[in-house]
Amino acid sequence: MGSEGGESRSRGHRKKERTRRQLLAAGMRVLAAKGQGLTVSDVVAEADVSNGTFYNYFVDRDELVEALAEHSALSLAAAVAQEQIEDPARRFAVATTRVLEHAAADLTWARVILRLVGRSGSGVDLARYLRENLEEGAALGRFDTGPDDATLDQVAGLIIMTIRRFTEGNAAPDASVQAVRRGLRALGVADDEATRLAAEAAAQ
Amino acid sequence: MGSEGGESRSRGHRKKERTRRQLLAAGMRVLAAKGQGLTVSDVVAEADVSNGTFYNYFVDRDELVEALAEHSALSLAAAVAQEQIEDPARRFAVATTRVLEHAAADLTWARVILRLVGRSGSGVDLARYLRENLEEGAALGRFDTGPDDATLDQVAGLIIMTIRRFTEGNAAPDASVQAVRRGLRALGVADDEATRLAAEAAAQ
DNA sequence: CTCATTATTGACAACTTTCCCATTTTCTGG
DNA sequence: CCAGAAAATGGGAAAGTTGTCAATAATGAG
Repeated sequence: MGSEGGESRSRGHRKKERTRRQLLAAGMRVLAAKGQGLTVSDVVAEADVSNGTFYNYFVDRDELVEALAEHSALSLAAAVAQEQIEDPARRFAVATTRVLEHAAADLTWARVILRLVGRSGSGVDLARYLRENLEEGAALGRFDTGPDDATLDQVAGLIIMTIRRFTEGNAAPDASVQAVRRGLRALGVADDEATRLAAEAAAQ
Repeated sequence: MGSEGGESRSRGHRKKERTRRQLLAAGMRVLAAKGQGLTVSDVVAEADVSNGTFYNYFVDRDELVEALAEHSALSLAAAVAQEQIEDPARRFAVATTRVLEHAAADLTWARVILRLVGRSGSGVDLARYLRENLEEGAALGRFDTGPDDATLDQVAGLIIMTIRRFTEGNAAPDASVQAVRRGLRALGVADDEATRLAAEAAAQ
């Protein structure tokens, strides 16, 4: 997760971390083709390595899926970070809108994210961006609540459940906007401003 | 899922649904003994039916686990319903507290509930209790918001994420109380009253 | 070139899930 | 109440997956 392979060649002969990239790339292709029902057999065939090799890089099948989801979620977060949005409330609105729209557009991705919830140890980095955002918003007095566990849970839970609604096919047309508005409200942003920010973020 | 055996004898005599009960009962015993790592082989051996028979009743292993979790969650909900608590706000506080305390005390159960989130079609009946409660609270003017999707998601999400914190072992000692307080606040209950109700429910 | 280290392999055992067919159960019309 | 048809169920073998392991190959430092 956190430790990318950069320093691993400190002494040993780890040139073959290329295999990991092969597996991830193959995993991406198989996931696109077969959805959440991908098998290790598929991936190793696509990556042209043997079965046992897979388990040198991932403890089990789910860890690959998790890595793929995390990669794609992080690039989403990075894209928002690059926009240099000053106001934490607006940044929250934009980032959340992006995530929800991405989920709505790619249900396979949405299902993978949901499975991450039921998996131990994962999702840590995903919540990090949210937490940082809340910290900054609280520091600037933009939100009326600190980044305590309960606030984080409330907002993250709302996002998760909205994504779930997409996968179940029973999301209202304005589900994303409503969720963003609710999220802002939970953080202490006034109702009219929350409504405005949510609408703006959706309009981009 | 939703259709328990009740109406099946309305017309036809489906007596062989007894096998399903055998499997569920066996599943319950195996789950208690081996935790989430139960295998279909274990269950069919315990239920004394053959391997293939299992798949006449459940599409896969997870569906059995899901059915077991749902059953136990519903009995929790039914227990609260029997207490005839008048005030919807107080009923919400008690029910939510029960669920969270149960999750904290039985991490295997908690993990299974979390896995339900990532599974399609599940959790419908669980959300029903919550929805009914919110409907009544809104009708009585006890909550300031109707039982719309976003409200439901916000509250359900908070509960889910709090359960997740238990399984991850990083829940604050007062996580349950805080979650209940937050839930009530999200429904429009005033802060001081939410705090009081949450504390009362925890004290029982 | 040699050798310790590390990656890769393929076989395997344990499971899961599918398949097909014999039996049993349910339904229907005399 | 009774055939006999239609549908559901049970059984067990076959097919497919997962994760492990001992053996083998590849790699790069010295």
